[in-house]
Formats: sequence, structure tokens, C-alpha cells
Amino acid sequence: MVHRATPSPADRQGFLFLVRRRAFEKRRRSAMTQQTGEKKTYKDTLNLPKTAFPMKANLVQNEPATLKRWQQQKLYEKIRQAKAGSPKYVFHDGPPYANGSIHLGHLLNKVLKDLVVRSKTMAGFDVPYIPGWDCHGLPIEHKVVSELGEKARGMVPMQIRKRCSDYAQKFVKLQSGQMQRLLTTADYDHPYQTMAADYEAAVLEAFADLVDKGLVYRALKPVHWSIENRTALADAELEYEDREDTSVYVLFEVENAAKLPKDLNVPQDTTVSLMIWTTTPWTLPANMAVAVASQAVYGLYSFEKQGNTSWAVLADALADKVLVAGGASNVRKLGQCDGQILAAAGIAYRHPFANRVSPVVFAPYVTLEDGTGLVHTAPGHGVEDYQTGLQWGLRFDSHDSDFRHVVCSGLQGNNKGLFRLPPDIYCPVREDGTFDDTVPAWLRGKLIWDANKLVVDHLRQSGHLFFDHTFTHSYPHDWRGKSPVIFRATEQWFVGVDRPTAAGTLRQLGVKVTGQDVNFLPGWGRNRMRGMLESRPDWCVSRQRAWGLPIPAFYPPSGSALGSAGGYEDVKAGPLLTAASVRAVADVVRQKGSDAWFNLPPEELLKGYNPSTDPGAPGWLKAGGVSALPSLRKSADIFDVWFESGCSWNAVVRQHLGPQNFPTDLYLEGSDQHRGWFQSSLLSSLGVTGQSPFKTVLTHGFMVDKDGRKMSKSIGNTLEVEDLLKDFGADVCRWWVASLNTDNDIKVDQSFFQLAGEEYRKVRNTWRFLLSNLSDFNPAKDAYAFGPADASSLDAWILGELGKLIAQTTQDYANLHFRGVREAMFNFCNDTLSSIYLAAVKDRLYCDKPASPRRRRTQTAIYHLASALIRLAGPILPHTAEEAWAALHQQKPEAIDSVHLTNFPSAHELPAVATHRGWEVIVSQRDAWLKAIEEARQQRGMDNPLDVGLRVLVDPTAVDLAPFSAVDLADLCGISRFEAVPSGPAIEVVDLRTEPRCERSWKRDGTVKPRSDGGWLSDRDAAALGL
RNA sequence: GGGCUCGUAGCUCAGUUGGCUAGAGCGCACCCCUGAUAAGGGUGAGGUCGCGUGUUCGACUCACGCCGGGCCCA
Repeated sequence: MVHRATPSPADRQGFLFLVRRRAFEKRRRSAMTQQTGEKKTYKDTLNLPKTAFPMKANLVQNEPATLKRWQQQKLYEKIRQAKAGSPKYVFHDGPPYANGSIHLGHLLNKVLKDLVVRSKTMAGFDVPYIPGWDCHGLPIEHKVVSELGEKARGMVPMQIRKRCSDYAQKFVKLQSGQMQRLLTTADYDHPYQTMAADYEAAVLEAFADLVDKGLVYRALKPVHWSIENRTALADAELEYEDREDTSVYVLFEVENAAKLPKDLNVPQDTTVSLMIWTTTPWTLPANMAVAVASQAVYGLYSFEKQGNTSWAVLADALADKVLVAGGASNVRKLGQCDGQILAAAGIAYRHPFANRVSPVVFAPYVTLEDGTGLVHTAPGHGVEDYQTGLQWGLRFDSHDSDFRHVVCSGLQGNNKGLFRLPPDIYCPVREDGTFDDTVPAWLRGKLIWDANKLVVDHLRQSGHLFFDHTFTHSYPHDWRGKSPVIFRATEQWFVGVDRPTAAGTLRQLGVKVTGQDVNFLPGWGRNRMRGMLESRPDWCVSRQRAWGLPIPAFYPPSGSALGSAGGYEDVKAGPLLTAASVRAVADVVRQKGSDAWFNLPPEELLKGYNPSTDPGAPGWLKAGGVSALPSLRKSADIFDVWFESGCSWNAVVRQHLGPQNFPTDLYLEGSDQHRGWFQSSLLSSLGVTGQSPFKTVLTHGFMVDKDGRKMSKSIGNTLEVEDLLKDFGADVCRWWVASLNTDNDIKVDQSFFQLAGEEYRKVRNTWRFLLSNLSDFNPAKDAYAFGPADASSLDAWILGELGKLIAQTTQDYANLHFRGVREAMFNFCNDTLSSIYLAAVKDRLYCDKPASPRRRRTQTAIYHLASALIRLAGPILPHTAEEAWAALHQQKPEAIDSVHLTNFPSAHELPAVATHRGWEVIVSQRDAWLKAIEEARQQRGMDNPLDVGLRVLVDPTAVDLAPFSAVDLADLCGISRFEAVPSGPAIEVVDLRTEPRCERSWKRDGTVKPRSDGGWLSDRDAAALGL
């Protein structure tokens, strides 16, 4: 088989170029033969463009050089110095995780942030910007431990921590370099890191304030638990993925059938069951109750399955569906009753395999959408189940005997003080995901995932299984380990969002400030955030890992601080964790870092703390005073990393930048941070300061592929940042970012960068043309002084347009509406300049006498155009702007002050000349004129526009053309002659091919005649040559 | 399943409180220029505004329902 090489894009371009070139040569040769004889050339007498600013950008090679120069010049510090004393714009960087190379999301995020930093700086603000990294946490620890393999088992936390620290450090360095390669400007020499000692101390100090306000508590509660990593996980650490599970309908036999409501018409001598539904059979051992909906109707049904007759209670509305799906036959409804009556009847049922009898209760969340309307309730394995357990005070009547009853120790409305015993939040699952010894023997030590099948088989054998089937649903997984997580009741530290403080609960405060004080971009972020604040649970801030900031709690020498029942928050009897004790530890951590927690004994960690004088200290410690400190046991919990990064407003903004910078002007992150960093920052800040840490929240969407699908490595539709930089360069990537609508999803494809590259080249070439016509222009000496008479000149027009562009782009920058800037700038270069103005003034730039007023006037305009455009583009194209800025000053970049030390242009710096109001009409008329010319060219074979003249009927009601130069108007159309006439057709195209052509300017303007040098020249060209 | 959100020319985007034949740029087609030259210019062809049903004199715009994406959650 013969392989034909597919031409690469570059080859194709080269090929097409050759084709074009060949066609041109052919035409040129035939023209020569017709003309016969040598063609006189005046090329040497023209002022042709000249510049050191090359057409080819070579970004991939040149950008790193520019970056290096900026680093050597200490540009960030220079900018800071230059802006000292200016009004501040405080923009705070959310820390990316110090793991792996940067990806497209970082590119978008960091470039957007840089557009903010640079544009606010050039708008005249002082914008200190400290980049940061999130360094602690499970992803790094997970990676380090799995790389260590078996060796990790024998290691103490400090050995793991050292490796984690090195790992984080390595990736901070790597990512910092990659981010700088994107030409982002920030204080990269002094970044913030959540693992730095002073940062850690600032987190602890914020935590101390929360403790002080009574917002922190410890409780036994079901939390998302990662079996793989043996730790609690926060909402933000979960990912939802599809998973196949078994759904079961189980019969719970009623123990006291006599108590069943009469309306059910229970037949004599039958076993009646409650039919429950669950998708997690492994939680059945922890079943404590069945919950019903008080407002629903329940029926008693008899049915046959596999030859056996059963009697079961389930919700009326669901009975048909469930019984049919389960293959029941001979279904008969015997009676019905309300849920309220069912729950109040005192019905008890026998657990299908545990030695236990449990009650029926009602719960507000029971619905008739799925299942049977009878909800299996396991307080140790679900948040709502837990609430039910609390509400009803579900507990065992005994903790010793084999056979137990679950009783309601406090019915709703009867939960007064001492009469209410704490509930049992029964959770027979250990931290490794296996059952403990409180379950039946056949389940002991089994992994819960294996237990699913064991439980189902057991139920089937014992006849308690009505029906089971497998199904697929999205299920929470550990964000790093990718393994499914479970709900498991454990003792954890929480920040309570419904705990009252002087100003209200955190939830109330959060809803209030996001509703009123905070500005959201786009606006729908407000609703989204409010919805999340309204529904979020208490914040579980503890984790059971080594790589993090320890929660500085201390326990008594022996025994649990919570007592045997657990679950309640008696601080007086609980662990030591008070504002004063936390602050004492913070002082030590500020000196020695959080490693001190592992290296120092309690009395040294609590140096400066005296329990005797701390009103909040637990009773058991108070009595012993300072001398009791050495006997304390240190907590093994660390903080949720979201708590750490969520305190950056304290560590970085208040402590590092200074309290006057709080609250900040802006936080900018992906829209997933509504639940993540925005919220963790908001809650911690509200708890400590009562204020939102940000005045504005700007979110951007997520990257999807060109078909709108999520990008993922497994699908293989991702792009590598490194490749993009290699293929296109940072300025092109930045131009692409500036073109995006970032409010929602952002489509990404290699081809979009190609497009951005073409737009970049167009802008660059326009700049190049501007710069190349300034080679003989010194603004100090040659600038033209505009007077009132110049108002009707093309140059006055373009300066007016430039003024509008400056106004619009600076406004868009101010509103962080970057794509407006890019669009306006591109259209200005492409249309206003390249297609209209520059095409029109080309003739006078080339052919007028170099120092003629008309040419100097245009050069003056061009100088202002270049100077303004380069600065306006500075935030988007930092390298190219720098390169062009040097070319404008006809210097090497290293010889002049950086363009990034300048401010945006303002209309005030432009020549003070009014623009004649007629220009607006003329420019819109121009389209009609060009169309007429095009038609005439097609029909009458006038290929070259310079063979064309135009006669236009003056319509004095529209615009009086008298003040305008006929040459300007002709140049505006790219033709040789323009006449405004008082009568005749509206537009008349004149064929000028019979008139002589100027051999220098190629125009047929009516003044061409033989000159003393033997050439045919127009008056203007003869004068330019001094003939 | 729930909350928020998106779906306008081949592509990227505009379209302000419902109101003229729905716009721009890129790309494409055809043409010009060869003194911005792996540049520059001109003209032109492209759209059932995701689908459906309503409200209205009038809907890209409002309401509801579908379809298809995205983020967050259950």
C-alpha cells in the first residue's frame, strides 16, 4: 500500500502562495509585452514604509525573552512603585491546587485575572496582586502515599508531611513558571502558600474567632466518608459519577399486628409486613425505624408471589407500580388509612435479620415519588435519617442485651431538657468500610460493598425480599480517589450555619450580604449562591489525615470527651478548644509552622495559655491549671483544605496587604466556586468580621469541546496548554481569552486558536503599517498643529474615531467586559484603519513631499493612533504591545520604560480638533459609492480603481461636500478623482482610462503631463520631486 | 430527580424594558492590487433565531412543556 503524504498546513500555505505568485508573474509578463519598452520607475523617490517591527511575530521565541527582561527589570515591583499612592484596586487570587501542570482551565482563569490586574493598573489604580497556592490536602497526600506504596505504612505523620511539603513546593514552582509563561503579572517572588507558617497562623486565628462566637462544635453525625482514604469529605471534595447499585423492596414484619389501624382490615392470623425500599442494602443493619408521610394514604395489600401469599402495607399511590414491577399476582387491597394514624398507632416491627424491634415514625421528607412511601431510616447513614433520629430521640432500650428494642426517647414536641436522652446514632460501619461486631455474625468484618449482595441473598432466603433489581444512578465519589463514598456517622468538628450570633446566623448573614452587598457578574450568580446558602448543611471542617493544618484541640488523658452516647456538644465536659487555646497554638505555629503540632508536647504548644484564667476552658482541665497541660492528648484531626483557603482573606488580605484592603474589590473564579471558595471565604469572613470578603464576585464558565461536551482526559478531547503555547504563543492565547463570552460554557478547539492567530496577525500588521509610516517622524519636532480649518480633514475624522474607541474600550475595561475591548479594537484596526483610513492616506504618505503639512498632519494622527492602540492593547497583548511600544519610540525594548508602566490613553491627549459633522454621512455614503464603482468595474472592465472617477450629486440637505477636499474623498474611495456636482445622476462613475496616468502615484487626477525629467507626472508629484 | 444556566449564519459573538427586511467579524465564492506583499482592497452568497404550545395587533425577546449541553447538588 502506498501512503500519500498529506500536506501539512504550512505546506499548503506555501503551495497556495506559489500558485498565486505564478498567476501574478503571468499577468505581469503579458502587461510588459503590451506596453513595450522599459517602464520608468519612481519607486526610489517615494516615502515607502520602513520599520523594525517585523510582520512575523515569532511569539514562541520572543515571548520568553520579553518575560526574562521583565523579570530582570523587576517590572512588577516597578509598577507597584509607580502606582504608590494611587487609589487601590484590591483583587485577591484564589489559590489553585499545587498539583500537576496547568491546564486549559488555569489558562482561562489566570489570563482573565491578568486582564483585570493589567487593565485596572493601566486605568490608574494601584493593584497589588499576590498569587497563591493551595498546598495541603488529600490529593497531594494521596499521591505521595501511593508513590510510597508499602513503605508509607511504617511512617509517622511527620515523614509523610515532609514528602507532601516537598511535593507541593515542586508543583508551586512548576505552575508558577507556567503561569508566568502566560505573561501574567503578579508578585511571583512572594506568593502565598497555605502551608506557610504565617498563613497557617492566620487560619487558626480566624478559627479562634469562630470558636469565640460559638460557631464551632463537635458532634457525631453522618458525613460523606471516603473508605479509600479513611476520612470525612466536604461537599466540595465529591464528584458525581454513574454507579450501578441494587434497589431492594424489603418486608419488615409487624411485631404487634393488633395495633394496626382497624381501617386496614387486617385478616386474622396473618403476618403483615411494612414494605420499605432502599438503594443501599448495606445500610439495613443500621436500620432503627421506618418513616411514613403523615399526609399520605397507606393501604394493606394481599398478593401472591412464587406461590406464597403475603400481606404488606405500602403507600396507595405507589402500590400498583411497585407490586406490578415486583411480579405480584392476585393483588387485593384490603383496607387503607392515613399515614398520621399509622405512625401514631405505636406499631413496631421486627428487623429482618438483627435481633431488634423498631418503631414507625413520621418524617417530613417522605414523598411518594419513589419507593413505597415507607422509608428505611438509619440515623448513622443519612442526613435526613439522622434528623429523624434526633427528632424522635431514637435509641436502644439497652446497650447490653442481645435483643433490643428501639424506642423513641423524646417524641416531637416533648423534648424538654433532662427528660430527653441523647439518641443513638447507630453506625456499625468502621472507618475502613467494614462492619463491626454489633451486626449478625455473617456480616461481621465484611466490606459494605460486598455486604450489599450478602444482605440481598440473606433477605431472599429468609423470605423478606419482595423484589430487587440493579440500576444506574449518579453517586458521589471521592474527588481524588474516584472511589464511591458513603454516609457514615463519625465524630467531627463543624461550623454551624444556623447557630445564632449577635448579628444572626451565618446562613442569615450569608443570604443577606449576597442579596444586597455583593455585586455578581454575571447577575444570576446571586440567585445561585443564595440557593446554595439556603440549603447547605453545617460545615464539616475536620479531616482524619496527616497533610494539613491540625485542628488544635486537646483531649483528656483518657476516655472520650463526648461520653458514651456522643452526639451532644457539652463544651464544658468536652475537649479543650477555646478561642484562647487556639490563639496560643496559633502563636507557636506562626513561629514554627504546623509541624510544631507533631513535634512539640502539649504544654509547649499551649505556651502562654492558662486554663485557670480561661473562662471557656472545660471543667476537667480548669482545676488542674497549667500543670495539667502535659497530660493532654493532641487531636489527630486536620482542617478541611477549604477552610484554609477560605481564610485567605485574613492571611493574605488583612494580614499581608493590610487591614485597610479588606474587604476586597473582586474575587474571580470558575462558577463551581459558588459552592467552593466563594462560599468558604464568605462564611468564615462573616463569622469573624460580619462582612463579605468581596464586593464583587465574577465567575466564568467551564471549558467544553467544540460540540459543547465536557472536556476530559478519558474522552480525549482535551488540549494541552504547553502545546497551545508552542503552536500559537501566549499573546494569541490571550487574544482568544479576550474574545470569549465567559458567562457560560466556553467552547474550545484548536481551530479557535488558529482564528485568534489570524486576528492577531491582522492587528499586528495594522500596527506595523502605522509604525512603518513614522520612520521619518519625530513627534517632538514634526507634530502638526491642528487648527479649526482641519476639522474637515480625514485626519480629524480618524482622531475623532480614535477618541470614540478610547472611550469605549476604557469603559469596557472598567466593566471587566474584555470581549467588548477586543471586538472594538479589532474592528477599529480591521475596518476603520486598514480598510478605510490607511487605504486612503497611503497615497499622501508615499507620494507627498516628506515634510509637507498634509503628510505631517497624517503622521501626527498616525502617531496618536499607534500610541493609543498599543497602550489599549497592553493588557491583552503584553508582549506585542511592549515590542510595538519600543518600535514606536524607535528604540530597543530594554532601552525604554515599559508600556506597562503607562496608563491608558485619554481623549485629552489627542490634538484638540473638532471633527466635521459631515464625516459621519460621508463614511456611510462611501458604501454606496464603492458599490457603484464595483458595478462599473465589472460591467465596463475598469479593473484598476485608479482608472475610475466619481461624480456625486450634492444633496445639501444631507451633507454639504464643499468643505471637504476632493482629494480626500477620492482617496477614501481609492480612485483618482472625485467631483461633487450640482446636477445629474446621484452617482456617476467616470472612465478615466483615456487620461494620462501619473507614473509616480499612478493616479489620473487630470493634472498629469510630461515633466522636465521626461516622466509623466501629476502636479503634486512634480512638486514633491521639485520639478 | 432538584437549583442555576446555555442553545441566533459553517465558526466566534451582538441583539438594550417584545416593534422596521435579525446584525458584526472570521471563513467561503468571485474580483482587484502587486509601492503594507506568506500583506492590502472591493463585491457577494449564507439564518424555519434548538423544537412545540400559548400570551399578544406583533415573539429571537414573555409563559409553559419538550430536546440537547454545562456547573452545582440529591
